[in-house]
Amino acid sequence: MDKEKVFNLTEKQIQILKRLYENGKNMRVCSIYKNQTSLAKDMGITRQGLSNHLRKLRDNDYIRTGRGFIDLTSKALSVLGESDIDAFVFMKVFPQKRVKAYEQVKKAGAIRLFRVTGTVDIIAQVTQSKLDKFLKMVSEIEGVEETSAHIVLETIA
Amino acid sequence: MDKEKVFNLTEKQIQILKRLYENGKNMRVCSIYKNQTSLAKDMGITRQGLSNHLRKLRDNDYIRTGRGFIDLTSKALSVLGESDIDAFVFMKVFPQKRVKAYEQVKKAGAIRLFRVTGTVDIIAQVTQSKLDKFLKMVSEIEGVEETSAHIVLETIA
DNA sequence: GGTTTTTATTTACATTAGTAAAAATTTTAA
DNA sequence: TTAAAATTTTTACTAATGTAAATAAAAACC
Repeated sequence: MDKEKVFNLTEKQIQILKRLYENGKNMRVCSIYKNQTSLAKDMGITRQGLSNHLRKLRDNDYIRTGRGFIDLTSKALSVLGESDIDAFVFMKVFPQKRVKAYEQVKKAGAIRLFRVTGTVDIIAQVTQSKLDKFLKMVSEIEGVEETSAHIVLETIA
Repeated sequence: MDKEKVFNLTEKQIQILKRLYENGKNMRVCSIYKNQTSLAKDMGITRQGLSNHLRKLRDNDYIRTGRGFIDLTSKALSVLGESDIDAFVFMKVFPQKRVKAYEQVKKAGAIRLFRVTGTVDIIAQVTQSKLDKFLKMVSEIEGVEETSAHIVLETIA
């Protein structure tokens, strides 16, 4: 029996999520979970010094800064030569190992992961730059029977 | 001649972007650009009161909070029933009829359409409510050799 | 109806990030 | 090689978000 504590959203919390969703705008980011203090320490400059650099990057839409994380925008990724174009990976998973396998696939770095009906079990949407790593990680997961990658050539619509 | 001021990244800034990218993780979010003070005012509670709610949502991965913005994660979107994708349709297309066929597939009502490499030629993202109609329309297009539909059972991530 | 439990709110304070101005450093160019 | 310009760094300070504990309100239980 699964004894894990389940977190249930209260009415108020759902209300807040809905309110947020109203004004939301979808976007894609590359997130780094590290605070500025430790990042600055790593770089051997003061926190404020780092913050000065980050401001310029932020003002020009290369990054977004949060409390405990920094996001690279797609503008930053293209400067770095890291396209944010997708690939799709289809996976078949042995039924017996399904639940465990899903847990591990989750950690392989897909942007989105769908469990689906039909001739494949999982469809993963992956950035091209991380496709290699993703495939490698997934291939080592017990229960993943087969993968096939499909690189996006063109976004028709 | 274009007189617009161009922002050029300095070496240091590129170095910072690279360092960040090393540890980055791609993800999709729905961002709301509003600070907590004004959001709380809109809701008629104190800023800290709102912050208490946000903490719970954040601790359970429904949101991320930044300075001046809040992100909904895909977990939040699925709770809201706002996962925009309900099914995937894979299509094979006769090479000779490709261009014409794509034109027509475009009109069949997919949310997104990708031309890809691999064992299929097109991947379409479709809402479940439009799946029937989509399949019917696509099946009548000359050049579409084969379709297979995969309904989303679960959005894993 | 009264008691217990959960959820929501507030107050007071802590932490993290952001800014401005000046000093130090590096780069550019004559 | 030196003066000017641009960049980086620091210091001191401001602003926004986060947390804990106490209180209030609402819901669930009996």
